Amino acid sequence: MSNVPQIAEVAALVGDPARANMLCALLGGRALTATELAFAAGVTPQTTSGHLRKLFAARLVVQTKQGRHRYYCLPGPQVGQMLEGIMNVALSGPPRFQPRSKLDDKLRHARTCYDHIAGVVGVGLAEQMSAREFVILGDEAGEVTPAGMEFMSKLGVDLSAARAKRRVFCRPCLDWTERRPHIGGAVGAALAQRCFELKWIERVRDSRALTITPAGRRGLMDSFALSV
Amino acid sequence: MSNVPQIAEVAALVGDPARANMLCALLGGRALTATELAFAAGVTPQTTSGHLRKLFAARLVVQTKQGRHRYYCLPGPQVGQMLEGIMNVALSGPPRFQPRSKLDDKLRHARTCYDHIAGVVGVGLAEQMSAREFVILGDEAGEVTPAGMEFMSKLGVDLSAARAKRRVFCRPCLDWTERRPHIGGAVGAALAQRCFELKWIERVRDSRALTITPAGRRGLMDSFALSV
DNA sequence: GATTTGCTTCGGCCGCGAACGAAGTATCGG
DNA sequence: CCGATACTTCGTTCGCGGCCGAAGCAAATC
Repeated sequence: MSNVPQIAEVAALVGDPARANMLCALLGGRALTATELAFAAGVTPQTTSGHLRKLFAARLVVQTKQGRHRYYCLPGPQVGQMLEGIMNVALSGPPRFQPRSKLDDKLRHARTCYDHIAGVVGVGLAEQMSAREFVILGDEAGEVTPAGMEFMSKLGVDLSAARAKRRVFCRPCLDWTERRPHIGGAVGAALAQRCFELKWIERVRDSRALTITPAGRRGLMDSFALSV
Repeated sequence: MSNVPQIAEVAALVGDPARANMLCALLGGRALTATELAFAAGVTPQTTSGHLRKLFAARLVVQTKQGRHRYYCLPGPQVGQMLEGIMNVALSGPPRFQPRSKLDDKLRHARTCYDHIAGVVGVGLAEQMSAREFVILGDEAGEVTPAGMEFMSKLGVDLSAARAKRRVFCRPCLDWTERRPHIGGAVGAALAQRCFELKWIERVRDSRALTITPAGRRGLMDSFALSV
């Protein structure tokens, strides 16, 4: 029957810790240089180069040359979703002790997950919106209610683009720190984009972490009844 | 930050061709014995045993003893979804030539995909239901319209159980032979179950393939305007 | 043109893990 | 009991692939 070889090939690519680290680093949503990825993976540049060649050949990453830098990023949402799927399985086991560091705390609090908001804040957002029945989050899929559509359009979230791309929906994306879903998919992306526009959140340099601005603190409280 | 090791571990498990074959065989939805899986993977029983031990340890399969047989099956929908995610990526590359065999033809036509219907028939079903706006299938999520709910309840599809399990929704599941989505998730499962009850479809022994009964042919035509 | 930086290719080392043969433990049938 | 079947564990072989050092390009900087 088999495209099984191809499946195994892709999985094997993700199955190497160094490559898995690189892909997870790219899950942050920003393009990274080969050297940055080498650092993320904890291996030398020449090893990284080999890995990137393979990932590129399998279309798990795309590259853009810019001067003497070569930027890599994920080709689209598919790879991110695949990684999520693997994460779900990987984390459904017995909860392990996770040594907490200061860097981790920031990431745990708020970060980007490909193109939407994750972490404590992301999960809180999702829960508030669930509680007010703006969205309904199931195990496998999510839905935005009419009230939710109205709420978000009032907030200035642009869902028309999402709708046009037939990527309308609201995917529950299991948060690997909180073990509860946050809002992904097109809705999550649009929501995050609006938060950036409103300067409620800002990216932390060289990290997937997000900082909540004072304005964001107020806005999240006013609009989502969420204290951060 | 890292649960990356765990991700890599799971991916590496899937990354071995033998194990990937076993998991894909289990995607058929039926419990298989170790020997059957050995045959599916094309390796000896003792090799299979080792693989299964690893898969079991990582909770990618569950086992039930029954006499001198040991049956294995997937623990839940998560693993299946993970495999789908990997498939999506694996098949999004350049379409390869796939040598067609007679066995393949049957599989291509109709088969089980974990717990719902895939293949030409599955995709056809999805398209008819989309065309009549009983379901809306996006790239990442799907939705059942009120008209769709009514249609299915008239058909005797039990969606209450699905709703109770908070697995309400209708996931588009990219069909790897047709390259177009069929209906997965709880709705797909319920639909498939009803088709079994009505004896529209039957499992082919020792295969994931499904045969359409004469009654099924009529039923699919009458209810879905689908000729098979 | 010379130097530094970013990234690549080449070559060789080394270890992990997949595979099988052989032998060992359960369960069924007579 | 004995043999057959289903599956396991043990021990060994062996090949693939990750890793780094050294060297090679290419682009930016001096």
